[in-house]
Amino acid sequence: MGYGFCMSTIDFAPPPFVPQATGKLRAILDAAKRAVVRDGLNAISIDAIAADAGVSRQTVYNHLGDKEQLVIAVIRDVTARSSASLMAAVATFPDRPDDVEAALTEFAVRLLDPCMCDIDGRALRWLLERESGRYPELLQTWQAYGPGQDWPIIAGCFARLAANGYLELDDASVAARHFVALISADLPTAQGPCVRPSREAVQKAAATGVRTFLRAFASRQR
Amino acid sequence: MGYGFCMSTIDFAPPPFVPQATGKLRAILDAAKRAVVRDGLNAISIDAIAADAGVSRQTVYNHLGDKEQLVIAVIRDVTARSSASLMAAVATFPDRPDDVEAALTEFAVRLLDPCMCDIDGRALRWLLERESGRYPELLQTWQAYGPGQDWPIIAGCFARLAANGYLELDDASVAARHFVALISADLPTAQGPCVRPSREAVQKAAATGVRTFLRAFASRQR
DNA sequence: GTAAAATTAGACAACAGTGTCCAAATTTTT
DNA sequence: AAAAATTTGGACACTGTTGTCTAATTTTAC
Repeated sequence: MGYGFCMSTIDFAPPPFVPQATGKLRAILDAAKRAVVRDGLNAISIDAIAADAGVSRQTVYNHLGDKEQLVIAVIRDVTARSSASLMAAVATFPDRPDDVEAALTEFAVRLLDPCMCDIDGRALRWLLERESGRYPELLQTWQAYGPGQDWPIIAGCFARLAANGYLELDDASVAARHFVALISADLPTAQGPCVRPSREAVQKAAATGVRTFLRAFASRQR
Repeated sequence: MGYGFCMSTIDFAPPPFVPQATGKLRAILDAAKRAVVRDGLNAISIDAIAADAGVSRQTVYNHLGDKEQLVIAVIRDVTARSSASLMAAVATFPDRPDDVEAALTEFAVRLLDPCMCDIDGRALRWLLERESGRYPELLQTWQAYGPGQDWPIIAGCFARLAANGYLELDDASVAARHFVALISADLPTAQGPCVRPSREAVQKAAATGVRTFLRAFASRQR
């Protein structure tokens, strides 16, 4: 089956090449992130980012040097932070829950709310969908260090739950993708990635998605 | 239940306010569409669009008058064409199939391949996700004439299939959303919206998604 | 074939953004 | 308190884009 990995082998250390930015640099990266999510990689303006960050334009050039390097820094920052929050959520995957539906719903909320809905997750998804063709750096970073690595891990979680008798799965990686697709299906996306869904909306989407997921994959012997 | 509509009542006429563009205008709109999908609404250049359309810049201004109006024209065009192709696919929803799984898989392919994957569908999804906040015209047009209207229709299709005894549904609109989410889940999106998935990939994604869908919703008495 | 309409190429001013330089001001460190 | 590092604001040349205008050319309609 290929999913027989152990949770404790996961390396939770953040990717080494992304120093935790603080101070002005942090403000610049956050502002740049907002700008990218709002306007796209091609339409961002250094002036606007500097103004949004409450910093002079020269400071941006001092820290990042170049628009290209600014973009790369944003990509790395978003990837690292998003991966870290995803790892944190995955670490809470239920092992032997009393109530599978409740446990999976809570896990879905933990996955959706801080990971898919926060600024980093939205920015990353946006970037991957839109810019992976133009910035090879992006896809490379994602595959090497980011949540791209985490998908097999999520699949492993479901395989474990199946091995414990809670689920009946043919293919754990399909189940993992369908799980995420189902809990995301009911999130209101029409408002655009700039608007964070409410907690209630997330809760409802998770519950509805998990119910369908379990209709498909719950073990019948329980 | 509220889904008791009849197929023959659907108005297949295209929205009245979008004349079928031909000739140079068609070329301009197509080029603009490609540019928007590739670069975003903020980053498009009239010069580049004109060059891509094989047309002089002045002709763009003659036809559309303004960048703002160009964007609005693209939105209307994309919405109308996407809605038309979605309607055409929905009209082929299976009624009393011998093999539900095969019939739904074929329908899923018809839904995915021309509707979600063609340039209009991708452009529309892209626009909705990204620009609905800034261009109220977009959300308005979508809700009034576009595929936004079609969701209840798809839900009605599933309700009918359930009424015919093929499915067991609590909520047909949830089932419709989950159906689309599942058949879309396995499409390779990491390549970005500029790359159209291969026919085989679409076929595989549809089959996998439908299998899970039927695990959840297939009637057990058949 | 001729008149009308559409299209083209090119020039043009106005504007916005980039990236650099520098001197003054501010903050941090010693 | 002095020294060092960082930040600021403004000026600058440069580039690319917009939208307008013109005269010449091509296409279409009669």
